[in-house]
Amino acid sequence: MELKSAIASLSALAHEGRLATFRMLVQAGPEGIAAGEIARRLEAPPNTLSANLKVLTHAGLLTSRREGRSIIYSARFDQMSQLLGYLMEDCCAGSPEICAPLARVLARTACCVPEPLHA
Amino acid sequence: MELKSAIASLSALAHEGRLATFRMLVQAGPEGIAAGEIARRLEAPPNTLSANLKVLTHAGLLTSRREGRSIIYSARFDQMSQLLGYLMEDCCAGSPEICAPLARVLARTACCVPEPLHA
DNA sequence: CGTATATTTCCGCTAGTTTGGAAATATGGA
DNA sequence: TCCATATTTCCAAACTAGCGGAAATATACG
Repeated sequence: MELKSAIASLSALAHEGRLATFRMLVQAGPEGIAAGEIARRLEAPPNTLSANLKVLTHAGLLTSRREGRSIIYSARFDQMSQLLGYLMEDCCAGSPEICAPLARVLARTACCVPEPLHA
Repeated sequence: MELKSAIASLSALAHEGRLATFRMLVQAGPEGIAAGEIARRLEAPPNTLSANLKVLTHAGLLTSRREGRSIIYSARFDQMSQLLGYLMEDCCAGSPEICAPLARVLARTACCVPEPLHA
């Protein structure tokens, strides 16, 4: 990931409605949620939500597929990983103990630490 | 971390000069870098940089201390951890394999995974 | 006290973003 | 074909952020 791409992702997320949308989709996993259902849950007007989904998609954070009359959106975890990696690249100037709180927080998002991947 | 706080951090980072500044400080570690030195490295005018440092600090991402005539800025890793945790909270709907790329990327930021903490 | 260095504040201008109503487009089913 | 549902596009007004020159503040040192 490079600067411009990271800026695009961060700008897209730096917005109340869009951040709520993205987190909802992160929690929904790869199955995703239909645009209309997202609008209903967030109580957002359809046009506003549509604009927000467009911004997030354009930033590479979401992907979508049509399913009947609905369009299903889901989070792109690969892109998200790139972004987090970019932010913390070469962190701490070789002082791992500084990162301890970070490691602890990430460990709480249970599925995102190397250990469970032994399978 | 809650929504408003996350928005503040993301907005602060969603800016070319500020993101470059923040990453420089992440890589510098807790020792930090003086404002003037940052301006010199980024070739940014002092007033512009000062405004950017103010935004990042107000968002809770930086802290500063005076040292003689200089003001030394450094990244707040605790706040950063909170932000990353907030973004990935309850992710993947119980499908750890989706997070595999994420774990791989984070593992590359060597100091930020639980394993090296065994010490 | 006076001068040099380091950083921040002030100010107005420009450019880009957010918003929602209404209309347009796309799909499914009778 | 015609209608209902689902989503997106268009548009203009209000808002917000970014920018840099110049002046102000703070510290250091002789």
